[in-house]
Amino acid sequence: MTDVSRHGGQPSRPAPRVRLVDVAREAGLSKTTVSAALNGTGRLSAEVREKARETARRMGYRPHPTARQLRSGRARLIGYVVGELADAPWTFLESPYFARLTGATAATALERGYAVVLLPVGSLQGEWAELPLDAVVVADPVAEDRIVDDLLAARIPVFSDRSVEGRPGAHWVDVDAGEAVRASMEHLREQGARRPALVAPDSTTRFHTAVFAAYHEWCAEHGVPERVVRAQAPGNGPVVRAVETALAGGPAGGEERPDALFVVAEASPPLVLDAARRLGYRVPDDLLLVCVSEDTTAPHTVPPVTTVSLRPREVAQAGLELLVAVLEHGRQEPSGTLVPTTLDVRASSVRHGQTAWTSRPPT
Amino acid sequence: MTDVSRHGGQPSRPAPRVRLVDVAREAGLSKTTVSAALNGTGRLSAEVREKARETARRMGYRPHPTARQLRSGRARLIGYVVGELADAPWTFLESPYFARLTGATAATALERGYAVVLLPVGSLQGEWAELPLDAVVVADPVAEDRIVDDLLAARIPVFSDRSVEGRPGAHWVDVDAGEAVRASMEHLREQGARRPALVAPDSTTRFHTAVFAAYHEWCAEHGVPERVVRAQAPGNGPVVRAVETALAGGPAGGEERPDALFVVAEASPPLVLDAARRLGYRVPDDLLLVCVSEDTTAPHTVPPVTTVSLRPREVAQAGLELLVAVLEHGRQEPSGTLVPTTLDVRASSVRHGQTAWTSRPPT
DNA sequence: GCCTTGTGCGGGAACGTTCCCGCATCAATA
DNA sequence: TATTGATGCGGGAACGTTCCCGCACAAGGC
Repeated sequence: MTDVSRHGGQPSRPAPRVRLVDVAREAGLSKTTVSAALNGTGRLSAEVREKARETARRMGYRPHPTARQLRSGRARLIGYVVGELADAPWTFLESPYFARLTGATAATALERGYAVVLLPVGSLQGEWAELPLDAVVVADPVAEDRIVDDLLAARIPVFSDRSVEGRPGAHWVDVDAGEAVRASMEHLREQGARRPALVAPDSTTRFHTAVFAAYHEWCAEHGVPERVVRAQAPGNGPVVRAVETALAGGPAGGEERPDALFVVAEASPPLVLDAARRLGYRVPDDLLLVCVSEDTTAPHTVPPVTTVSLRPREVAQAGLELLVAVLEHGRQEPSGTLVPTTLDVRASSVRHGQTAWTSRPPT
Repeated sequence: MTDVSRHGGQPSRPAPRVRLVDVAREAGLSKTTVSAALNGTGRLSAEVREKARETARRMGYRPHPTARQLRSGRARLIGYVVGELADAPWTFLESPYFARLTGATAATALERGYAVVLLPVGSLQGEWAELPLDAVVVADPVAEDRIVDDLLAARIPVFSDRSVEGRPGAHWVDVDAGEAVRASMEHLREQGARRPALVAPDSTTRFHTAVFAAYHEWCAEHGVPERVVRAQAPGNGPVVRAVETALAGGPAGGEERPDALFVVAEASPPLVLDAARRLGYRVPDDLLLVCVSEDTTAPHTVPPVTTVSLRPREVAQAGLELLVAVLEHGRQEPSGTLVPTTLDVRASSVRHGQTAWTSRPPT
């Protein structure tokens, strides 16, 4: 048997979509009336409204989203790009921070009636030109990327970090990087650290430049020599190597080894802990450890690792609040919000005899 | 000064979008001609075509995506839902497997000209009803969820795992769970394991039911008693507790302890290793360990952990190939593909004296 | 009984694009 | 010089919805 021979010889055509006019004709009403009935607008008698609704329900009517969009002018669709890790696109989802940021952005957006579409970095106009985007969220753009410029040129509102401050059409939400560094360094100093080292990625993100600046400033203020090692690439391998470099001591191995480590580059906490052990450190006795990380393993290691949370959920929520305000109420100012970070102190950064505390109450 | 007093007293209205007719009028042509010129269609003289293009470029014309969609009938937009972890929505992104699957889906889709929009589980029709979705990818649906039914009822093509096999409008790509289990168990047996235990999540996903079934069958075939511990919830905490339960021995503590562990529930490899150590096991001497995991920490632990990769990238690619075939060429069969898994053997599952190998050549 | 006000519903334009035609123009052929 | 055919371009409908209006009718005030 051939495939045209079933169902009366027709190859089962798609069965046309049921439109508003179809419902109207069936109910003996006009499309205007049915539209008003379904949308709850207009001046209609209760009977007609119910009649229209019942008919629509019975016929399985579903409004055509695209036609709606064309009328209303807005698609309730927002793009989402993360600018960091541009050379290895999409790996950002493997970072716990961006995974949370992405999930929280999508969730918050949906609550507000917007859908989130995932886009690649690299400012490939071709990708998003076809999409009816009401706005684009650009998470942590790198200095070299032209994506923000391209979007603004296309008159698409941009929501990003503080690096876009002051540009018309661009709005920002950012994490308080300076405060995060100062709080962490202060905590380490209080716990007795005298030679704190910093491991951070070699990145042009505003967050990371702010981290370097704040660390530099803090060291200068406290007369502490800077010990900075930049991870040459993202991922556990390169970051662990950077940690090993930082913990090995000075370039010639002659300097005193650090007694505290502040890891801003994302790495798995247990792996950082292992690296310290391999180099002969006991944590926290010989080395106080603080990681900027959203990794869920941090509380489960031995000892548990103190972390700084960048609050991706709150960043996403603040960003979307701003987005909704701008898009729906035409607000232009204030264009920025600063989200505070959280220091979750655990055993890895607490000298013996001290007791761990956290900046938010345990739930 | 008030904010109405700048730029000539006008509050700087949005500046209307430049449309096709605007370009046509400016160029002294018709919209039909300009449209044909820009799309490379129709019969036009070289001069007119260039004139239209130049004018469009000069005026910064950008076609209205929604209007295009309305004409063409398709939005080139596909929804993406992951059904597992439905009670804690969006946490799926924190799982390395789903993070990779999501990224690969988005990337492959974009290459094929489709954009991916992130959707929540729970089959809340309200969320996606407003969206012009050409299709929806439902990753690992749980048995209880009605999302697949709802989508099919709305005549939206569904791409999911094998659990949707045979349903009209639904297509599937799946991972070869049975083969993954058999290969892992066989590997453990070859390395001397006699009392292999299984830790897997308490989930109704097709993948996990297939894992339980294959393990059950393998044990029966080889006359090995089953040792199964189900993790009561996702996340490192519950899974590590399940690992501890499995390694502690029988319910009364009277049985012999396992000599091999097959962890299918997603957990951080270093944490699993730590748990084994805490219970007095040396890996691989006392315990052979294999984890089903895409976690990037696995090669960096001491010893490195043998993993089974479920090949999220390949699953995503196969799925999108199928999607494009169905959507663009109207193909209906074959509706399914099975993607093989990979066993990356590392030191954690190799007895001393043996040398590690991997099922794909090192790159 | 006339003018006003309010109610209930429908006609038709508009959103911006694509695409089917049809109308010119012009060269080639009878 | 008429007929054909190809070429170059434009008019207008269509996609499916929302929303501005206008019309018919009823009720109320003078």
